[in-house]
Amino acid sequence: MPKTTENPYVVQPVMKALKVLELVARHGHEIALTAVSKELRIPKTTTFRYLQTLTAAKFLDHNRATDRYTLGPQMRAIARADASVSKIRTLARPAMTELMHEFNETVNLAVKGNGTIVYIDLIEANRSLRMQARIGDSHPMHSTALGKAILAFLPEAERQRQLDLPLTERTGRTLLEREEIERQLRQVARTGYATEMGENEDGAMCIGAPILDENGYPVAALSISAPLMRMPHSLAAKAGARLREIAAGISARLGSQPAAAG
Amino acid sequence: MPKTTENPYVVQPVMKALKVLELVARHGHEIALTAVSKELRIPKTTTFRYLQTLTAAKFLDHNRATDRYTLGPQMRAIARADASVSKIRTLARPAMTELMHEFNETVNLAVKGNGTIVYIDLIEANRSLRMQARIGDSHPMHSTALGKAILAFLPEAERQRQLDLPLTERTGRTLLEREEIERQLRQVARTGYATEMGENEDGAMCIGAPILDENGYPVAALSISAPLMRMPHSLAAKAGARLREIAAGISARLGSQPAAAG
DNA sequence: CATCGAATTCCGCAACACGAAACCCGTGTT
DNA sequence: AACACGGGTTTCGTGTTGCGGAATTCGATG
Repeated sequence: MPKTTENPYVVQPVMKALKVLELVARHGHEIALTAVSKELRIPKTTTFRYLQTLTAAKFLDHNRATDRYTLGPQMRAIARADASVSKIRTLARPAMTELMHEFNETVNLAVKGNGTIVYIDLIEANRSLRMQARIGDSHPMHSTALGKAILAFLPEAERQRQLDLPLTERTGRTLLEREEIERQLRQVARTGYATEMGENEDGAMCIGAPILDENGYPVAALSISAPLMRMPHSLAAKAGARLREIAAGISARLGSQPAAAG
Repeated sequence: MPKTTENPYVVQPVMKALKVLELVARHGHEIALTAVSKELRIPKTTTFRYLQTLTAAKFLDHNRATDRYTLGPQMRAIARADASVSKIRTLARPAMTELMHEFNETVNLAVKGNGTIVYIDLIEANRSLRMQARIGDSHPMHSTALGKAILAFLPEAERQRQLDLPLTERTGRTLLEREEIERQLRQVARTGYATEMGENEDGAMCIGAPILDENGYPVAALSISAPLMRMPHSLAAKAGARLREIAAGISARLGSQPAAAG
């Protein structure tokens, strides 16, 4: 009876906690428990629990000195990540179209997820036999050119943590040897682009270059994917150089300083 | 056993829903129910409910065509609001210090809340008798110079909605007549600053000017408050002009076009 | 038409969120 | 100093309501 609003699937505690989150966020500055409770007409105890939970999840911050709550780091991180992704997508789109026309192969854009890369955009070549990924798909880092491009530019500690995770074998050619992977990554760091030959999908290959943010952190990568048979070494090298160039251009517009070579 | 982590006050549904929110947000693009469920190891039914709830609260968006979820408008709105507030605070701070020294009275910065103004910063004059508000305090719109400055520049529809609400009487001098208030607001719109004399706090007065965002919307206001006895008309006029000037400068840096006079 | 995977709905159970009230603590008051 | 007050924290018994397994529908795909 209290809220037979419509959707029988809404979970009340969650809904109310989101209202609390919203109120605190929109308040613009520190707000105290009682104020939230009064404003939202939610009993003090319950409000207290929500504030605790939201704080524990870092969505809110609790100023112990004043006993008041503010927007937390998690919210800001999410907001930044979101803004960053849309910015990357916007910046990359024209270059992707251009690349697709230049090589007449599918061009992909992916961001670094947690241990994976996630496709956030792609422009398909207009050919009958073409490489298919779908926006939103996740793929392992170590078996894709996109992932390898990102891995190669990750800070050492994070790269190691990444490679410590179990590496899934996607095809018979997927690299699984730590040594071999690290050798390749050093190579990628030197040349500025990564290649992958049938390691993620049989018969397919991919060439990728990293996109770095203002801190030089590889937030995303750009790639061209094609059937192995259509991409001879010479062409791959040319594509790699182009990708590196274009990705660097996007990085620059994200505020990244051009990395000093060697 | 599952999560006796520490805080006995965290409510599980909320915590888990926040994890869902975070996952979807960080994913960078549309993600489907099953993917979320698998990734977070939360049963499908439960995940479904959280996604529904988050969507109902506009924290997520549900693409009916693909049956996938993305970050929703609410999150973006909160993020924008937060960024805007911190930007305003940062931009205003130096000017506020300057103003405080110039008049040797307390300078206040407030944003428009829902039917109220909320102090987000203030610089106190170093005098024994000084006006006191506290960061985070809310005051009514109609009884403060800050509020009147904002009201005067609100779009007509919103201003009317605002004035339709019951108007609390803070002191014997608080304006309560709709006619009188609207007359004053027109005056404020002309002169570019608002005054309030003992209408909010006995013996205190305040002069405020609006800060407009890139759409010309009054998101905040800047004010000088002082004991009535220390602020004769002539000084008040001078302060008003300065406030208008400085607030306009901040507005400009927020991307606002200077409003065409009359 | 059959099949599969995904999303939605159903339903019975007990976990656990709820909120009143008690408690604690720091502030300001007499 | 004692006191009341307001705000935050803790306790605790109750019954709501969130849970998740299973059944069902939906929508692609072959």
